[in-house]
Amino acid sequence: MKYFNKVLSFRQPKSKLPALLRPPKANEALKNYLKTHSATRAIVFFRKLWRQNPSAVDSYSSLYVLKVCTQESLTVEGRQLHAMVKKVGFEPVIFLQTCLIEFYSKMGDVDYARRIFDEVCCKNAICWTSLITAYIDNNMARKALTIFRQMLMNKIEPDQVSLTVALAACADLGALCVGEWIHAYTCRKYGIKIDLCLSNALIDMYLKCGQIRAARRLFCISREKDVFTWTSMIVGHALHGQSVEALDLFARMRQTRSSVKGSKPSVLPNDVTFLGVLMACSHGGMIEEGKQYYKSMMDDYGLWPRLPHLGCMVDLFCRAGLLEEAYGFISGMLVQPNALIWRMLLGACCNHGNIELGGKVRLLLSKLDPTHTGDDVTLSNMYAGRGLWNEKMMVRDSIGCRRVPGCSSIEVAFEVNEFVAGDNHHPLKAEIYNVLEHLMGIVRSHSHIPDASDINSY
DNA sequence: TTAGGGTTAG
Repeated sequence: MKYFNKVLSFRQPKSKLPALLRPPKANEALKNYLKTHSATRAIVFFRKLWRQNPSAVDSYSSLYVLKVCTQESLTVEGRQLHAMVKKVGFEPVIFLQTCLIEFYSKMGDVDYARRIFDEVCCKNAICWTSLITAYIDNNMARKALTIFRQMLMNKIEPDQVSLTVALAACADLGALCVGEWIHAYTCRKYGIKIDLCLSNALIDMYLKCGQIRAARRLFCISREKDVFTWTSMIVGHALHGQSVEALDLFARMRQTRSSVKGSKPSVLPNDVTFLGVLMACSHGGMIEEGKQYYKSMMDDYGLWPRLPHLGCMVDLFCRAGLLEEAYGFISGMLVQPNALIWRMLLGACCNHGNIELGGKVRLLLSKLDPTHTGDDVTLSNMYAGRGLWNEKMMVRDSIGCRRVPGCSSIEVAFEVNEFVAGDNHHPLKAEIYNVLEHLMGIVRSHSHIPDASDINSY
């Protein structure tokens, strides 16, 4: 606690605190302070409250400050506050515990978030949802789904929010079966209202799992659509090579109007929407349309292109074989192009047999990303395409021992009962591991790629 | 007076 005082004592608020301010008045004062001052000053205010009169601080005020620490990524201050919460005995307050799970997750310490979760006595749906979100935010979608299963096994009924985050995990993993199960659950379970977020999550899950028709069906029956709904569907069509459908949807989005006659569009596209539009143009070979949308994005909507938009434009030129135009576009970019952008052009040079430009781009890439041997392989393939075998061998030799051996992996999916999946001691689990071991034996022997017949013959 | 949610190139 000494450290808490020491670190935060370098800035003192100029205003004097009323003597012996107690909750809830102290909390009102803190909330007002949070609205009108910076996060750091609000924390200093909180500390002064606590130092002047410890009874002025309660779990409510601690929660307000912890939320600020989470929002502003104030790692040190958040940890100090956690220490204070422990010291004054607020730790068992579930609201604080839930917020601490989110805080540690945002700091990237998902293990500590899990520790907090384990300490919660009576875990409710919100608490479980926070842990599931923590794993998703830290790129551990598989773990997130495991927690979701455990939540069900612990007889905690999921609500709209827990189902929405579980769907995000399904979308990340391409776990269609679980996603469909959640969809069925939302329809049959009394009390679950499919709100806008849940509906959007369902559409996104179906799109990420390659079920574009199912996604479009849901999109069509959604009464309420916001920019997320439209954007998800536009991006989905674009990624599936359905450029006409994506652009048609974008045109319809721009025509959305509220019930007031002559009003402005009710849903405005954002920069992600334009990413979908530009992807649709590049995948559909629509050069002129792509250029127009790119211009409209800035002129009509005031949206400044980010690197992904610029990448889409480069992709648009490269796919059409307009290599010099792509080179000119990259060279004129106000944002520093990264290796991925240049690599896109290198790949196009290889596809279109432009060795001269390819060599120039390779030289630029060797300075940006010297360890990437794949660029040398692309260059050597370009030489091979022209029958320049000596040059090819020279480039291949220059790679030498820098080459990292390739590897590949396969995923074997089993459809098992939810309760078997979540129970590590279930007898069927051992049987599944035996089948997996059998399949791995086939992989190791290099005899053939295992398929369903190998499982049937086991 | 307090806690949890959705869209992004190659």
